[in-house]
Amino acid sequence: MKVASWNVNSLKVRLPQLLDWLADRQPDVVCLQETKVEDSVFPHAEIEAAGYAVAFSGQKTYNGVAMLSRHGLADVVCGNPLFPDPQKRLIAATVGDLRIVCAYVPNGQEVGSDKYDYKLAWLEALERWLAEMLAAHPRLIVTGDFNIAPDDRDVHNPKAWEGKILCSTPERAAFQRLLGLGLKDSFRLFEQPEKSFSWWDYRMLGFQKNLGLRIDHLLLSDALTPHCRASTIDREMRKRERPSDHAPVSAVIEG
DNA sequence: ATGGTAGCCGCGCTA
Repeated sequence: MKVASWNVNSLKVRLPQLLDWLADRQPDVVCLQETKVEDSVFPHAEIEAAGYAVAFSGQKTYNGVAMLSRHGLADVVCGNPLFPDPQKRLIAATVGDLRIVCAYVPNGQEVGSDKYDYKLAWLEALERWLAEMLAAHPRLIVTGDFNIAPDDRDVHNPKAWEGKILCSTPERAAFQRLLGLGLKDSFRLFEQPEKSFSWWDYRMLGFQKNLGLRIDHLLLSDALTPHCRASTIDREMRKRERPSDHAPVSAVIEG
C-alpha cells in the first residue's frame, strides 16, 4: 500500500497534474489539502475515471480536503467531532484495515496572532480526537500539511526561522504531543538526504535555492511502523510549470 | 519593517 499526501493549492488548477501523477506513481491512497473547491463542483468524475473512489470536504477559496483510494473508502468522517469548525480541514476514512486521517493544519500566520491561537487550539483538539481514534483503530495513519517543521533538520535556515511561525516551540511541542500518543514520523524511520523539504515559498526562487521547510508529514501508529518500507518526498511535481508550492509525500506499508 | 509569488475573489486576504 502506497499512501500519499499532497497540498495541491487549488484542485481546479492542479487537476491535470494530479491525474498525471496518479497515472505515473500509482498511489493506493492520496490525501489532498487546500483543494479550495466547494463540494458541489468537486471534479469527482475525472478522479473516478482514473480508478479512485473519492471523498471530499471543501469550501470556496480556502482550505478543503479530499481522500482518494483505489480500494474503496468506508466510514468517512468530515471534521473533528470534538472541535466544531466551519473551516474544512479534516477528513478521515477506512481503507481495508487502515484508518486514515487527512489533515490540513491551520497555518497560524504569525506567532501571537488570533490565527496562531486558533492553530494551537485546533491541534489540542486534534490530539484529543486522535487519542480516541488510536484506541479504536490501532492501525492508523495521520497525514497531511501539518504546517509545522518538527525540528531544525526540517528548516533550510534554522537561525532565521527560530521562534517563527511553523517553527515556534509551542507548535513543535504540539507536534511532539501527537507523536506521544503512539505515532511516528515515517520520514525519520529511514536515512534521508540532508535538507529534505516538502514546501518552498513561491517567492524569491525558493525552490531553485532549496529554501524550504518539511511541513508535510505521514505519521504512522506504532502498530504500523514495523511494516513501513519507505517514506519519501516527491520533488518532481514542484519542478513543473505552475506547480503547487508543496511536493507530495508518500509512504509504503506492507502487510 | 517589508517585499517577493500564487490563487481566489473582486481591487484584499491567505498562504
